[in-house]
Amino acid sequence: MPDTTPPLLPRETVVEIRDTCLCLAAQRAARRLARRFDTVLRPFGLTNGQFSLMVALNQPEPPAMGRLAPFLGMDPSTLTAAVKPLARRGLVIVEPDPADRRSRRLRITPDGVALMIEAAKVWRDAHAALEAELPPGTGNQLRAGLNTIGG
Amino acid sequence: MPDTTPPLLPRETVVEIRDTCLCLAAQRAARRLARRFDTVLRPFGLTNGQFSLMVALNQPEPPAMGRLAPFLGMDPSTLTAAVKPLARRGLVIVEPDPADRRSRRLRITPDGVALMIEAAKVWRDAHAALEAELPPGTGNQLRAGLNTIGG
DNA sequence: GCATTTTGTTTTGATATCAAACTTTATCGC
DNA sequence: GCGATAAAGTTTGATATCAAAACAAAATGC
Repeated sequence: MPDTTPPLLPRETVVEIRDTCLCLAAQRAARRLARRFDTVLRPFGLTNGQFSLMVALNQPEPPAMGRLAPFLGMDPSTLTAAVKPLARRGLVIVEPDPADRRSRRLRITPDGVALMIEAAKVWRDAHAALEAELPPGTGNQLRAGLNTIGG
Repeated sequence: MPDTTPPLLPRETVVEIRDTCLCLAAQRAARRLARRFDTVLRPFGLTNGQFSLMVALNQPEPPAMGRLAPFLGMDPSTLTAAVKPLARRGLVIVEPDPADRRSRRLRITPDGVALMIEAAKVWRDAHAALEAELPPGTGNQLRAGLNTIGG
């Protein structure tokens, strides 16, 4: 009798990808962590990504977009879009660099700082709770591994 | 003289978050890996996420949305949206489960399988190249760490 | 059985993400 | 200086992501 089984990828291939793909594992973990931190930051109206971006702005010299994007591992055009809701709320200000008018610096406002002072407390608790859930040493190992993924 | 310094988060707090936040580290690495695999999969018109989703469909019984979303670590509504471009291209078919008409099963089509056979070859090369760039043992450690991040 | 609750999925509206093409400003070669 | 090239950001169009609300079908309670 003829084979009426629908064609599929070889089972070994499926298992290989499912169990070894670092990209899949990273996306999955990133989604779970994002949801988790989005939840605890929701009272401040911040997403995990907005929180990370705002943290990076706390420098004596407001950093330029071009330096922030690599730090966050994101495309410059993503950063442009990400800034908009924060600027709209008055938490950050985009100002052209007088020394190089192509460049734009992101300055956190006093309102932004005030919000972040409270948000950072919640972050600290949430992060401690997260690490407490992981087997001892896992957090450090995971951090180290993630940081080996270069741009 | 008065303090004209703009207010900022305490430097220790900034460094603490920048250097320890697993969510930030995960988002950053996930973005970099996504771009990398998106690039190699572009000839097939697939993103890394579409590739991972299609891999998961290669089972004798087409899996239901409700089982796929947790596997991918994503919200069910995200999965609904993610399926649309694939269904439009005829790579997958959404079919209601006759035994439970609330449930929808995702079936990969022969066209989808044919595409994935070629894409899997490219994935294998790209993934081997990635692991070769990492210090020995890093890949396994990173995989293990990522998999401890539960839903 | 019928009303209530639960479960599986979709819709809506907002932010997130990238590549490619474009704009503006610096820099380089001469 | 001036023309060509490079660098910094933005826009556009597509997919990705989630929460909240809505929806439909199944299970549960009585």
